[in-house]
Amino acid sequence: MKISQTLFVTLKEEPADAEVRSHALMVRAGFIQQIAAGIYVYGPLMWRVLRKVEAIVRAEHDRVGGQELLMPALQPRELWEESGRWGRYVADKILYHFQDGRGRDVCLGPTHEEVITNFVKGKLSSYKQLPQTLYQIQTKFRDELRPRFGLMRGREFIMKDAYSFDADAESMAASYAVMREVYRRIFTRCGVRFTPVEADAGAIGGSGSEEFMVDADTGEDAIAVCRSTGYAANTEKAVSQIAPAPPAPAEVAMHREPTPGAKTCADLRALFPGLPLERMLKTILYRAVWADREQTVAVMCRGDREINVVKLQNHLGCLSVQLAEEKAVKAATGAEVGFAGPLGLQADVQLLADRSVEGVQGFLCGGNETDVHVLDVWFGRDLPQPPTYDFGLVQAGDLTRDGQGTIEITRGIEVGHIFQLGTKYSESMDCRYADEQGKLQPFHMGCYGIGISRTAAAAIEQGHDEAGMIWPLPIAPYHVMLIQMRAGDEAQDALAQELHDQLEAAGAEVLWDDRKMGAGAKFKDADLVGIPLRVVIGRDAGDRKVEWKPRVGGEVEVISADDVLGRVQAALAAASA
RNA sequence: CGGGGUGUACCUCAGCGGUAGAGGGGAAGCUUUGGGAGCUUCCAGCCGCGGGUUCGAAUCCCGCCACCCCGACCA
Repeated sequence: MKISQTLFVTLKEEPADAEVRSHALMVRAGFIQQIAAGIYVYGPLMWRVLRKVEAIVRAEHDRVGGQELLMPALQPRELWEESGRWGRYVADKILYHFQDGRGRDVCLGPTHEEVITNFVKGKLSSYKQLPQTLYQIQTKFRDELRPRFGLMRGREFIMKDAYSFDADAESMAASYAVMREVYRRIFTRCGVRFTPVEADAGAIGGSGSEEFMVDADTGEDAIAVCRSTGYAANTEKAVSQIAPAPPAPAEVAMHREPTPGAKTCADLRALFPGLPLERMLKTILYRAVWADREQTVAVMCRGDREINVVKLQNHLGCLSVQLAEEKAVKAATGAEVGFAGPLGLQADVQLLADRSVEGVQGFLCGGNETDVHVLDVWFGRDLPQPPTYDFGLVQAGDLTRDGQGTIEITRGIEVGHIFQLGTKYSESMDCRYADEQGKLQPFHMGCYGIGISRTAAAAIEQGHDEAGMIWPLPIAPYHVMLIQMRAGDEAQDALAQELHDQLEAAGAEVLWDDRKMGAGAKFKDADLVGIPLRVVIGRDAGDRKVEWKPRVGGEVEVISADDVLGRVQAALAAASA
């Protein structure tokens, strides 16, 4: 393809609003254009990348018998009431929903469990048809509270979602294992470095769940990993062994002390230098919302630890948990924020504790009175220890749960997420098959998502340098950048045309820079767009000599034009191996 | 949803009471031709929207909207 005949427009200047490199580079290179917050046009080059990712995704799903279909983006409320998710998604403000011309509630699909379940109902009716996996690649809509980082978190984005249907839990686990392998193959083929991690199932629900994270410091997700044991989990889900409670001090009666302005553990450390953080118990107030009620929940936690809201929400089984507002804190404690404690909370507040408080005695906690904390408090003596659960957030340096290794926190971009749903949707939506005895049984389902557009962005986040993008060959918009130094030069025109035709005939995709521009500009554009293989046709064209100049690595080599095809084919073969 | 910031040409921005600007970009011409080349001419703007103050508003005031950032939140 000749650049002179394509919509190829690059920008010299950085877009002011791009925070991450992938976003800035894609805008500069004309790959994307923002239309509104989190909503983008994918330009021709970007679309080629997306189609390549899609092709890999399709090939790997088809390889294990996946069947592609296409479901509607526009969906009726009734379907979402059947699964019981309308309320939660509306409460989370993530659902685009509105009334159509006749006053019917509809939404733009953020995910498709409801539609797929409805679709297979009555079609998959016998155990003889199982297992089956269906998938689609389609635009998803989510009204993210804060879209950001270009394609990383959009409100409209391209996703592959797959759904498996099995007879029982064991078979579901087998289907899940197959998909886990499919995912590994997909991301490996895309040429990105990634880490599979244990994950929280969140709003989707179900039992087992793993995420596929592209390793990148700019990723939004924090991951707990252990090099020695291989443990890897999203910090939302991760469990660890925490340092034991410090020894109890000599037992003295609890006493209230003035602590003016001391609202944080750091403030209190300054006030009581002899008291270790581990003997300060914070009490944090949350507002938990269920479909039919709300409650203030107080959670105690050791001073050196943090609460993991996801674990708390899962324990409570509620729709959402957020930090209580100042007003609610005052109502529950009778004090300003920063002085909450377990003693003397309002009766309607549920008191829970993270397991980090277990064994802590003679501790400090909030006094439920502004500028007052209580010291030398003992569980058992001064108050019963609240029920404890694991609500803790893992921290770097924690031991793994088995004690065999140390946890590090790294970051990643979530590009895939797989779930064992179990019978959650098939039960609620009454989607069943007949087993060998002719008895109706709910399907055991799995669901599997890949952010297609996010994967492309993540590849850039991982592959770029000062000058621009560096695409992995399998998902690059073109394989070869053919840079012709002087358009109009007879020898160069002829050789470029010849190489272009030869390479294309051999199945290589060639972007031919035939523009009448300065050399510098062409090289800058080539660096920016990041097509991995590059051939420069310049002054030696008359002697059938060209330069072999890959986007990264390797020295520039002057080679015979007759060797170009071989080089390109070797690179393509190596990339698909 | 809280806090902060920004809206001026297709892009990046300057101008901050007195005739709408620069650079990039695009068009034309001449020169140039291996890492964003030079000169000349031209193109391009309801200064986010609405109200107010003023002889006069891009500029000051009020309201709204959009976008960005931090937080909250999030498959």
